Amino acid sequence: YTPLTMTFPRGTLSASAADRDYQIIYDEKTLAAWLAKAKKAGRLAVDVETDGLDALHCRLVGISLAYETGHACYIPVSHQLAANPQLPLETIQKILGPLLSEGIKLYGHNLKFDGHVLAHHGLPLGPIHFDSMVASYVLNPSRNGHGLKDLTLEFLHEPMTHIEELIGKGAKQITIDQVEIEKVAPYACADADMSLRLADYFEEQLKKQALETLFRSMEVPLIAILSEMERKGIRVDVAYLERLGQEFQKDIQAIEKVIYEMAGETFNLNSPKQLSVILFEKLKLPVIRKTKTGFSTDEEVLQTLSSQHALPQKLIQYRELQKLFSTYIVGLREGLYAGEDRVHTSFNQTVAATGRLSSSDPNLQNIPIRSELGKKIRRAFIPKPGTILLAGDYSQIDLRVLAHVSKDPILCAAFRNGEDIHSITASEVLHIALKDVTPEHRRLAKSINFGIVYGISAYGLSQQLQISMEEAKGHIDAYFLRYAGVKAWIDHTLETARKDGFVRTVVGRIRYLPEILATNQAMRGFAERTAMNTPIQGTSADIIKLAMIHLAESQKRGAWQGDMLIQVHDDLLFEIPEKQLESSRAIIQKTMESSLALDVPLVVDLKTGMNWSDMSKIGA
DNA sequence: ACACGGCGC
DNA sequence: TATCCGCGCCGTGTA
Repeated sequence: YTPLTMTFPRGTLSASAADRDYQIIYDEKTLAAWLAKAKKAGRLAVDVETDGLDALHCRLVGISLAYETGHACYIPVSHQLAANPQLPLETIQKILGPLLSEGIKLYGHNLKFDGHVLAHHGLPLGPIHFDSMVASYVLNPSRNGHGLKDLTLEFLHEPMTHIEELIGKGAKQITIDQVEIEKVAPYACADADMSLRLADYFEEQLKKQALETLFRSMEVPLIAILSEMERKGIRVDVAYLERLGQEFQKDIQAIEKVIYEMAGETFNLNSPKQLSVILFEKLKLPVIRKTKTGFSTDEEVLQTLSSQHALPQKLIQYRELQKLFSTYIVGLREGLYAGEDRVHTSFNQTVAATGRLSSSDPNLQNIPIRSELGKKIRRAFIPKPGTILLAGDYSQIDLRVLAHVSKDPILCAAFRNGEDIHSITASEVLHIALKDVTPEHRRLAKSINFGIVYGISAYGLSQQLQISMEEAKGHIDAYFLRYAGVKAWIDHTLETARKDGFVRTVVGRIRYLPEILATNQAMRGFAERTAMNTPIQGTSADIIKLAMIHLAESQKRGAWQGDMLIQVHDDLLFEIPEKQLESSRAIIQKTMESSLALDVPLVVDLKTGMNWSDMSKIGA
């Protein structure tokens, strides 16, 4: 197969400094004349310079634009060191605003960021035509990072100035508004210029790899949707979170005291190294497992040790409280801007190699749900007055996708008949009647089903179920005997992965697997599991992304009221005006269930509640 | 920067 | 023979 390499002939598109027509714009007339040329070209790449990386709160320092290779301009907005007066924002809004909001094909790199900043400064972006960061991700979702500088060097062979060269780094770092306009302008112009050049290159590559449709009809429309969700944020009960924090702190201190008494000394409870000394040297407890650097003290180990001493159990309790407090209570509080009661996450579209989204700063995709203490955290997320939270989650989406791609008769029949899939699997694999399946049987079957989705190995299943490798192997063999269609699909998928060097999801999303032919068994095994998992997890990601796009369209048409707030892989959370809940929920459910037609039905369960934890099922 | 441990799907 | 069943983010300690 042909991986994405530097096939770009050196020099063909690369422009020397002399080829660059970069200008700084200080007056209305020059701006209008420059934009007239852009309008004629029919396209415009946009990049903003800001005084920070928090897109929702930073200030706009300057705007760079490009309409053609080598032709770019920089509009300083709020530089502190300006010899000439800078154009007032109102003038820029008047002259550039209409072009950005509707008049031209928009290009850029990570436009979700630029869009936030520009919207915050009265310059909302219209429909996006091309985002070179997202294009890079669609072309190769596995690469680590899709930064403009790296991509430009790799694909256009142009080294670029890094921001550190202008603002420094570490404690001495300044903000870009403190740098001379003459120094910033060429840097900023190059950003817009290179984004445009990358777009031309990536456009061609997208067509060659049959990824154009995925890019155009899924990933590009998603940018504005994610942007809206980030901007909306989700409401948090600040006073409740504060009380909870005090309660947790009190409990943490109490447990600390008990542990120190048990240990006979104080030590840093958060240090696995210091803890090891206490557990394995002072208390002479047995070492259960080693890590690369020492002795393992993870929960499983502590659970094992708890039969011999009371300290490990206390430490498990401590860890849970400490984790919840520092990650979620402190973390969420930091995410709240002064005077605001909504937290705004960042949904990253170009991180997960499978096509999933990720969330950060703060991560709202890993808010606790299982433990009782965790639920207390989740209760802090509430709807704004007059609205109610609505959650729609896809039931068994990964296994339904597996049924679709494998066409396995038993799997397909189970979903078409609305059966409990884990019970069916237990019945099939353990050769028992459905009515005789116990919760224990079902638990085992559930692990096998998860194992299949993750790219099963006897070792992995044996670890998960705490059984021998032989037993695990037996279960897997039994599974494949009954689910022959799944076995055939896995064999076929591995075969094409070896032949092509990549796998694709149902809608054609690609993931390269260079290690699929590795001689190193561990590496090859990893690639093989990825080859099995990615078409499944990736298709599930495609399904919910499509649903989000369809939902945004129907929302715009007025088919339902409220806002989509958060996506958690197979789950969408909405805030719906109470009076419109009845009229909105059915359309949301139907839209989610019909986002992609599979050979088995997609089922979405709806829940509502006045916080994100206490939610009850609604509908039939 | 990395390892560990732990939260989610 | 030993082994990371998939994908993430983040706090903490340690080097």
